[in-house]
Amino acid sequence: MSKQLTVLESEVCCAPLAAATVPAEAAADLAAAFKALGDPVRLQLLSMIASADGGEACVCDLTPAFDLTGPTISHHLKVLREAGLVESDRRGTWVWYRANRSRMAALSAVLDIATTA
Amino acid sequence: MSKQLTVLESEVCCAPLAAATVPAEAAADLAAAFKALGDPVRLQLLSMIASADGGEACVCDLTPAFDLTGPTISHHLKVLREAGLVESDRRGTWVWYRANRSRMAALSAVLDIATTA
DNA sequence: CAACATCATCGTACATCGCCGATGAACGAT
DNA sequence: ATCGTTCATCGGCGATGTACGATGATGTTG
Repeated sequence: MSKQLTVLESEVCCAPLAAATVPAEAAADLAAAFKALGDPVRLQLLSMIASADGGEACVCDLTPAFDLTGPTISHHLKVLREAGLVESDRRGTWVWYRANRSRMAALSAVLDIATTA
Repeated sequence: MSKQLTVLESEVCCAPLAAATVPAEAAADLAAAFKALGDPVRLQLLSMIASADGGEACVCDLTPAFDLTGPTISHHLKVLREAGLVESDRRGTWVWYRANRSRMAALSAVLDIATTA
């Protein structure tokens, strides 16, 4: 059932269109990163980390900036870490976070490509 | 209960840090857009739309590119529309979609700023 | 006008996400 | 060596998101 059209297959309404500008595999990876950015808290966290002095920020500075508990901030940082957007680095008592610039640039490039094309 | 610290408030571990690189209001708006991109299907949809000939694509080309039903594709397009990433335009029988370049550029800029800073 | 096609919306299961409290591991200080 | 602090992980509940089928609004065609 639901047989294919026999005729009127060509020029139904428009051009065929490549249908694979961004491959499915790449899309899954990129979407995971964008999804991590799809939360105001995480966006601000990444912004604070990336713009911090030396490109590093410790959790003791990040946590009090929000009305959220420690575990929740830790959870958001974990999401950013698993998305490859930040990297953790334990240095003594505190844990320091730094942004993954190349990954952020890759995401930016995706939007630029679509914009330019 | 849970009283504030009296001393050891200054220079606990590091610099104060601006804490407001991206304002909360702007973060909410941007996060909504990034959230819309946080799905492989939507990412490919936007990519197909933005790279289509003339910057426009009709649903009749978008739907068959996925193993999803029509209503589901329509739902994803609605998410992209509400995020301000695309605009719909009914032209006769078919509905055409085109990408919102300025909005995409704005998102790209956010990642660039964080990268440059 | 009537029949058809296209696309969006509505209502509904299933999965995932966001948040917290409690617990556990790592480290410095006494 | 023991204690206090810092931060991550675990377990749970409520809210949100994804997917489908069915239905409705809009526009074309016989």
